[in-house]
Amino acid sequence: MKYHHGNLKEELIVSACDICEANGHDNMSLRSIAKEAKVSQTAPYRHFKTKESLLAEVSKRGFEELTNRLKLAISKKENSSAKDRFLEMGLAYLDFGLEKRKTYDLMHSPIIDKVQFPELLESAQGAFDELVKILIELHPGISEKNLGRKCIKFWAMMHGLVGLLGDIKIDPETGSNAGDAMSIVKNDLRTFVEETIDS
Amino acid sequence: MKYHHGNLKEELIVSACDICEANGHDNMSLRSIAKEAKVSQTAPYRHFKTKESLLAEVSKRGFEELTNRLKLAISKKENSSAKDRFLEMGLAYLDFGLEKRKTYDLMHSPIIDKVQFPELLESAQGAFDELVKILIELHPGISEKNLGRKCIKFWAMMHGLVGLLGDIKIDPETGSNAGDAMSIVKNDLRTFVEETIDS
DNA sequence: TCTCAATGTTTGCAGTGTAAACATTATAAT
DNA sequence: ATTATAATGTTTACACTGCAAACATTGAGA
Repeated sequence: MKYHHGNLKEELIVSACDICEANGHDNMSLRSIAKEAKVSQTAPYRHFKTKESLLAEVSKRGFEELTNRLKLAISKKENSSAKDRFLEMGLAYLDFGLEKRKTYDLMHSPIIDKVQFPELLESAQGAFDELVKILIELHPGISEKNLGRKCIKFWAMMHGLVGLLGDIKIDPETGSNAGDAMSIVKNDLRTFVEETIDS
Repeated sequence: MKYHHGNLKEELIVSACDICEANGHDNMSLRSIAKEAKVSQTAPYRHFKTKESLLAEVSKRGFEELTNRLKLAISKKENSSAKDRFLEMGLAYLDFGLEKRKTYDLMHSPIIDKVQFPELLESAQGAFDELVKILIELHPGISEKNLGRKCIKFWAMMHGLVGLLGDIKIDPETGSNAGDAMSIVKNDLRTFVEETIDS
């Protein structure tokens, strides 16, 4: 066994990503991650000033994956109309949020002060930019104010849907559960996309 | 100093609510709350099985306050149109979420398994019911499916907006900050309300 | 080869949630 | 009134946490 690990930082990050998505970020301890990498419990401190900064890295990778998925969703249907690609992007956002819900939660958790991690802020911005780009394509020459309005509207809706659909019962009143809600949403997303574009 | 406190449970809850809104739920320790009540550090365990169950109570009170605010917003303008009251309710939701952001975060935090706390689930349902009621008033005889659709759409938008507006910079690209975003949203909320109703 | 920065380990501390055993008090049945 | 019992408090202890400090080992450049 060599004294130096060789690739510790990367391994810690990957472990952290796995544990985060498996158990949630608040059930993740630096010590357990260190143990998994077969390294002393304080070794991570050579690579991360605090636990928060490791979580910031996990969050950053989450935003990077989200960005990639959004890009992919848009480019995959290059021949389709801008509206269709916009719709596809919305679905990709929902899929990511629901598939990687625990990571998604970390990405929006207040425990990480994004201002303290400029790289994290940047990667979050990267995802947002995808939305901005397609909205501009859909509305050439749109004013900044109207662009901001549409961005907020769409982003908030996507974010809100992930939050709602993640809860077990969105509407116990009518007995419908999250699964039902999801199908409602997917069926209606096109309508909503159109509203976002047109209004 | 009497051995028995007399009103410990209630005092613990109130303290917890205060600390939660002041520091966030993850910066709250049972021990510090016990200390504030001048009671031994394990005394809270006579009233709450776990820390989570105390947080569940805090969350529950948050939903109760939200429900009250929604009710108030609707009833305050009894003479106005249903649409106006609906709009007022939306604004009340946003106000609550932004004013009591830390509590709002707890209410939607995955650390509390709502299924394990039926009373919490019920109080959350109470807030949701206010939305259902006014939507039914706006659309007499609406089908369950369409009702569910409108509920999801509106609730998600409100939830998403609170999330987005809570972040410091919603749109660094255009340089607009959360304050700007908030004014955009408030100005446009009527439009969105109308879309929710009409579509 | 020497130096030094990078990266690892050991030890230790203060803080956490909570279980277990015990002490005190309020309540209700005799 | 006495007494059993349940409710509510304290003490002590344990395993776990993030993290600081001192020390050990290694690899890279002067």
